[in-house]
Amino acid sequence: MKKYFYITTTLPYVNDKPHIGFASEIVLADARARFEGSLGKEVVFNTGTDEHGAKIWQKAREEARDVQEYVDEYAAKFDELKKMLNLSYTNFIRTTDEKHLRAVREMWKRVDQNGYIYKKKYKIKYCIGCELEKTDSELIDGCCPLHPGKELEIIEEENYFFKFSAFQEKLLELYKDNPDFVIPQKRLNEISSFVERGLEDFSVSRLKEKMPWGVPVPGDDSQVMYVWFDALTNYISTLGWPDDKENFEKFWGTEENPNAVQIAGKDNLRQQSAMWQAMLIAADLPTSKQVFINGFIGVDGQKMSKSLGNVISPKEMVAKFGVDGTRYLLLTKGTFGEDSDISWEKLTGKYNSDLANGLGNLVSRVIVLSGDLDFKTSGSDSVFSEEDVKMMNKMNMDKILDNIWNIVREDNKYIEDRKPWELKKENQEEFEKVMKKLVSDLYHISQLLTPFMPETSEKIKKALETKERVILFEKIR
RNA sequence: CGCGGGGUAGAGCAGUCUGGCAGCUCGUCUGGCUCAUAACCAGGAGGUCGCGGGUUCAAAUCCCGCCCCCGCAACCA
Repeated sequence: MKKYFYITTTLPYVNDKPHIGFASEIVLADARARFEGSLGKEVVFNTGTDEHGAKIWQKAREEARDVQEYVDEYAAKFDELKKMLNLSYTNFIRTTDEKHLRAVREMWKRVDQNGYIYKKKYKIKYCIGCELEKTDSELIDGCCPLHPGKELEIIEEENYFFKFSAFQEKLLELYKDNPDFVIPQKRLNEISSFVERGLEDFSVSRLKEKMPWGVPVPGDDSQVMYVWFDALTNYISTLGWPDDKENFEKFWGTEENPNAVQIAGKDNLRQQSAMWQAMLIAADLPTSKQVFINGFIGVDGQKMSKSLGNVISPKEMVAKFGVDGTRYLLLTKGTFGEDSDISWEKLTGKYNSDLANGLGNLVSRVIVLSGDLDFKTSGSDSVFSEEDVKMMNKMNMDKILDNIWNIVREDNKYIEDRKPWELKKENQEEFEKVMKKLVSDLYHISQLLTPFMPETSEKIKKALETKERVILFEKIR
């Protein structure tokens, strides 16, 4: 029976250039998608862009540009990542796509019909200095940190709310019945105790006159949907829901067999593993199967931020380390789910020792040594072990890669022990035996690398065929 | 306050569930090798496993107490 695999990243908000954290998220998703594909599954790998909201609208206005044109430009920038990082995503959904808008309206209607949407007046704190709404968490001593002297204005507004509070029990049940629902475990604990403490309904619309750049609320022209209803629904609108039921069930799954795997940064824990799941339940749809929560990337022990000037962008990384170098570094930056700390120095060190001196040098010496010997290399179908599959199911790709590098180390040692350059002169038969093992190891490595470093994998295979010397990774000085 | 996660060599981490020589990668020092990208291999130095107590023939691991760091209501990858 054909198996189907679905994975989706979060949708980045298009008000800035692609961020290294998102690059990490999408490369992990890509490796996972390619891995599952190699197991013979049909894969939908979804990503895209979140394009509605006040910030974008304001920015476009400031630059006196048409909003759609403005978001088109940014969406293209994110789509460029595909080439830049050699991504294999099958779907790129934009929240301004017609099929998405249709799905969002349907989602709203269903949740509304089930009685989980209601209208409520509430008070917003508004800072006159910033001309922006402020949430309590943004305030210091009850004041806007940027305008500490000014009183906040309290504005009353009527908006639609989602009855999040009605889903406490069901969410807790979901977490309890599926101990792997959120990976890593500690994030499941965190979200569980968050839900246990009680949930507050959240607002899902804004007044259109204040924020026109969004999806109109069905049946109420004065209101526009707020980010959650709109953006989160992309995970299913991308599959053609609600029109294409077959495709939806194949990939998103059913209530008995949920099939959707999501990956997100830790800042998105609540949105993905609680709010979105509650929305799905509210619309009588199956929940996700699993949500992977990635840690943050810091630079030299500090938060990456523009004001500190320590931002490392995916583009810069690719310029320095190449596509596969960047993929490797992002995939091995640390244990999945933990925060990690990078710096140009550390990245360069790892690149040089693992890629240039490690794998690259090994390929180079084996190719040269094997000279005109001709071995047939052929691969078995299942290159990955049970253990690998287990680790992949927890997104512990750094461990799988570490195991591959153990082969690299062993082979370097093996060459040292057997001294094939001497055998070549003294014992042709033994020489061929030694080289055969090395060549077949390299071929095996190239197969193992396919999901993680597709280009390198190909280059190794080609070098084994043509016997042409390759510098896979130029050493960086 | 409380809940959750963490503290192991200069750096980054594994090991803790199930007690049994404290391990891996990077860096560093010494030696070897010359096929290779000044790459590779071997050996060494470097640890009161956060602190204090307890159980045990034996504790990084189990028990008790304490200290420190991180996260915990919504733009956030």
